[in-house]
Amino acid sequence: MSSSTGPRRPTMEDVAEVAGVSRGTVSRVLNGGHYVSPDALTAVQRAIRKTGYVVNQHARSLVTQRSDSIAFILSDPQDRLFEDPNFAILLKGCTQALAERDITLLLTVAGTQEDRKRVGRWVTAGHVDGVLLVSEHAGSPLINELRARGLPIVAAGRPIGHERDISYVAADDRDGARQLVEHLRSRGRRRIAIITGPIDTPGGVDRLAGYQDVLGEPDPRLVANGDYTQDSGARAMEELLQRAPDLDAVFVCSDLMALGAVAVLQRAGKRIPEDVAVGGFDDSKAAVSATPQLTTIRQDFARVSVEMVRLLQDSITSGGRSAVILPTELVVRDST
Amino acid sequence: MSSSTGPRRPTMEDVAEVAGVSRGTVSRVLNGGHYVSPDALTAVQRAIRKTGYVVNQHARSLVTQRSDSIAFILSDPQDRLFEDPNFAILLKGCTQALAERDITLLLTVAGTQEDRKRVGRWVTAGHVDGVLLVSEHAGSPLINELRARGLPIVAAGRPIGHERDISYVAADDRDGARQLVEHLRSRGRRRIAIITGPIDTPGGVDRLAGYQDVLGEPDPRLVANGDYTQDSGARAMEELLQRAPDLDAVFVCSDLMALGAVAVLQRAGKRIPEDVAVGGFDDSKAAVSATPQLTTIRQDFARVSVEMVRLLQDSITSGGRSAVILPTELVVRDST
DNA sequence: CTGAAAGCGCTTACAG
DNA sequence: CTGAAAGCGCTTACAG
Repeated sequence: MSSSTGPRRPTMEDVAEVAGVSRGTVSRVLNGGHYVSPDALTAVQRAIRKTGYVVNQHARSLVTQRSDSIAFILSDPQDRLFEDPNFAILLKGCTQALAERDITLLLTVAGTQEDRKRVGRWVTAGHVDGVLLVSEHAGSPLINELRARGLPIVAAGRPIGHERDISYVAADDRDGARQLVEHLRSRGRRRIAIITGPIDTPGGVDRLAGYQDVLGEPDPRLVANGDYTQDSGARAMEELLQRAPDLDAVFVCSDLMALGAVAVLQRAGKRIPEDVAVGGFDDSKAAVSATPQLTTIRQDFARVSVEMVRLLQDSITSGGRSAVILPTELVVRDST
Repeated sequence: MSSSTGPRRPTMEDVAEVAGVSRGTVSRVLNGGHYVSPDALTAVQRAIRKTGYVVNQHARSLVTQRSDSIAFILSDPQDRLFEDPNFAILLKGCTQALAERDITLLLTVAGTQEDRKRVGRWVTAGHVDGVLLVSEHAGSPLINELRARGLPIVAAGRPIGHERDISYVAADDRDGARQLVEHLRSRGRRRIAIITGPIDTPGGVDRLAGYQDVLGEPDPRLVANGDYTQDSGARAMEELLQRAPDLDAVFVCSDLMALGAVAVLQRAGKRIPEDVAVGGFDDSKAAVSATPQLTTIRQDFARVSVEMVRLLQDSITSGGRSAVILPTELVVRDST
């Protein structure tokens, strides 16, 4: 579009003229070829090739009220996207699942409040038929704005405060946490600390809840917060060691944070798992590349993306809302 | 858009009626408020708020022939995006530079041939005003298709075979390579190997050319190819050690590959830099996190993104074409 | 099976 | 400063 170079781009009118038919017939060929005679079909196809015609999506969308595009909105400081391998898997899965339906996935990063505003405007202006929301924090205004427009939305992870309003696909964080902590107990650990995710995310809240399901109200000295980055895991571990030097296990709510925690423990001269057992969450590459390899909880992100796309399609075509909770699985390795 | 829920979304007609003015006046308010009386202005603004009006982008674009969106097309197997920190910096810089102009940046990943086709259709259907092309390999059909449509394009890195056709911003790869290899020589190294990038990318070709500028036609045993991943760097290093066990330096054409090479050298009992000096390229985080820290070539990716956005704007508004080559800089650390 | 026509929701000269 | 009107390029009943 635009650009000052080149001649005017061909329209359906041009194709119709070349093919010797009406605009309506060209349109029918473009939209499945129903109710078109074989002669007209080939004439139009030839004319399309000859003129180099490509549909004008704006004109089409104006009448169909659809755009055949989906937004993947990442509400997070952009760096996270690149540090966290889960996002990559999610994005890839969604792209593929949508590509099969010939729908383009557009990734938009909305890290700052201002970004979210701009993206909100952009989305509600009709650019996309639906939105996949990733890493939206509690209280973000984006969800409300999108909902007010009646835009179909599917969230990755439980959308805190909107569980009833919008569809979502989540791993069973709480049960995963339970499994891991029970495993630590079965190994004879008694002073089990936790490094949580951000408390305004479902992974932060629900994994802590799972920990409490098993251990009851925790000793506050055994709880530290991280933000899923490796650095934050290291800082939290330092805190814990200072406050509770007698801890004999730590459940770290993401593998990446666990990497940071492991480094700090080793620097402090703690043997893993002899002195301190370490459990992670995600079963990402980090879990396997770590030394020792991490016991962790597997989430099936490939499946999450497939389900997200399915729910979004449902929501677009029928307005349905639903939640899918996928099971999580304990993977025992050398760190516990 | 779409979705079966909710009432019909308000149009300009609705706003005009509520405000007691004509559609034309509403439009003028929306487009800068010129030639509008103060009374009309406030009436319209109030009516917009009351109705919750948001412009229909398709209708607007249909008449303006602009979309106010830009595509960032990553023509690469998707994983690269996440493994290579340069992409992250580039993406972030472009997003910011465009946000300042209130333009949304859409990231599209086109890893497979089929993806590229779909994206080609999508782009040429008018969804965006211009394209930032990243990591396009030589011979890819995407460039030709976009050019045929007269779409403004700016490439990151020299677009092999299209240097005259499309704008691009590149670091001075060749000179950077020259600097690094000269530095290795100045350290007394005589058997200097190279691990190149893919030979269908400018970084692959031009850095090798810089190496040859300094050393002349190389001993083929001293040349191995990688694909910018860490693994490929390791594999290439193994090859080199086998073919030329007497090498005393290696210029690795990306820091990430250098990480792989360093690991292999250390496993082989080589001391760095005493036995083998290692030079990287990019000055990424990897260079600093490595042990020993890498001597490398700094590319200013932040500046690359700013320049890319500037050139694209030029191209959109005036159809101009140009190339910007940014200087590279030797950063000496402990590995040489 | 096909064409003529209405209409999607905007912007922008053109008169006034 | 403002309104009426043309037109952007499509799709889709509606007749035939």
